[in-house]
Order: sequence, then structure tokens, then C-alpha cells
Amino acid sequence: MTMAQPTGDDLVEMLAALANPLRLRIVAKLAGGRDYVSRLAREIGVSRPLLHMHLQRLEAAGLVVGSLELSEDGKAMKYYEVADFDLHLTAPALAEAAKTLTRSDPVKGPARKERS
Amino acid sequence: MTMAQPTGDDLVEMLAALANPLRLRIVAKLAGGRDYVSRLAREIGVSRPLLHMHLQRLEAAGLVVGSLELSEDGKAMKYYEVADFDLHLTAPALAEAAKTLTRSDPVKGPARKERS
DNA sequence: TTCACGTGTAAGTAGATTCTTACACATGAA
DNA sequence: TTCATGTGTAAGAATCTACTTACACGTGAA
Repeated sequence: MTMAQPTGDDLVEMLAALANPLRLRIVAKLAGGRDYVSRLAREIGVSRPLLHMHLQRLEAAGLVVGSLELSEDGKAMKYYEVADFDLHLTAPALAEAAKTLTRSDPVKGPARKERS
Repeated sequence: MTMAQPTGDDLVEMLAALANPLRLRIVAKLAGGRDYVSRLAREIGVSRPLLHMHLQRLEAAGLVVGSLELSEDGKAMKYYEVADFDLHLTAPALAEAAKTLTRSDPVKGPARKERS
């Protein structure tokens, strides 16, 4: 199911997850079909621990989903696939999302003065 | 004019610019009308140098546009307004954008050098 | 037992990002 | 001149991010 209206905080997390060339490549690769970590690392040309880290970030943002499965020869394989997301970014849409931001508030307190 | 198909690199830069609560708030505020830096800083409750920095990032990504104007009383005012952007993010769309990625690193400089 | 393959995670580091404080310059009004 | 407004930018600190290297544990096959 597609997340229609993520909160401002969730949106920031999703955007941060996508704002990285390597993670964009990972999503692009997974868009062509599910894959398990070690193989994906080989195909993209990245170390497995690094890929692991990026997949964690993508999964935390809800952009990919992972599932641990057992292969026929008994090995534990972690398969990942893209989630069904659909974000539409326009100024009005962002203004709407910004209403639900809870982090990094305009500091607690009134606007600070500039000259003492 | 709206940028229909930004390159992978441009997309990453736009996403990185939007992946920040404060900058999201800035865009949201400007979506309600243009404003100049000092006033915007007061309204959002942020220091002017900090806002200046974030506006630079947003403008570099093509999400806002700034223009230096002279007020009636002769002061130099830097007005900013939102650009007309429209990004549609889906797995297939990202896969398409990923084809035009030229760098492997986040958003820094050119492609990183290989090591032997 | 050893090898080849899969998994996860911790430690350390170089470089970015975010933010504050401070300085510099211009103008109109008091 | 001094004050209040606007502009820009530099220096430093605290914190993230991205990445490498190294370790741990599991399986089936040679």
C-alpha cells in the first residue's frame, strides 16, 4: 500500500534517504527486481557492510522492505525489494507537509535579536 | 518554467536541499508569498546568517529564486520566492534518474578518485 | 577441518552539515 | 554622529554521514 500523506518528519526522512547517489542507485537496482545483500553489493560494486548501512537507512524511511529467507541449501538470505511509494513534491504540497514538522523547531522561544 | 526531467545529479541536489526541516519550513513560508531575508528570519525565528546559508542551498538547487532590489527608502533588499518545481518520485522514476548519475559520492564535488 | 558463501555489527576516520558569534559595509532618520 | 534597518561573509564548534577494516556466527560441500 502506498503512503498517501506522510508527515513532515517522515517526508524529511524519506527525502534524506533518497538524497544520495549510492542509495538512489540501490533503489534503481531493486526497482528491477528483488535481490539479496551480498549479490547486490557485488553488482553495484560496493562493500557489503556499506550496502548494509544504506539499506538500513532506506528501510527505516520505508522505501525498501527486507525479509530474511532460507535458501534451499540452508543459507540465510536477506532479500530486499522496493516499497510502493509515490511522492509528489510541489511548493504547496511541501507547505502542507511542513505543518506537521515536529523537529528542529524555530528554537524554543521568541525570535532572537541580532544586535544584542 | 518547470524542470521536467532533472538529471540524477540535479535530483540528488534538490532532494538534499529539501531533506531538512528548517529548509522545508522556509520553502513552505515562501510558498505563501515572496519575502526578504531579514523579515523571513524574524518570522521563522532563525538567525539571519543561518537563513542566508539555507537560502543559498535552496537557490543552488533551483528551488527558490532570489533577487536584489532597492526599497523606496534606498535599502538593498534581497527578495526570495519559490521556483516552479514539480517532482514526482516513484521507483521507476528514480531508476530513470539514476541512469544519469555521474558521481558516486553524496553531493560533494566531482566523482571520487579511484584507489589502486 | 577447511573453504566458500551467507548473515550482522563494532570501531575508527575523513569530510559535510548545521549553527553561533562576530565582523564589515550601506542607507535614512533622529 | 548615532541608531535602526538592510546586506554579505568568515571562523569555529558540535554533530552527522559515508566509508573502510575487522571481527563474529551460521550453513553445505570438498
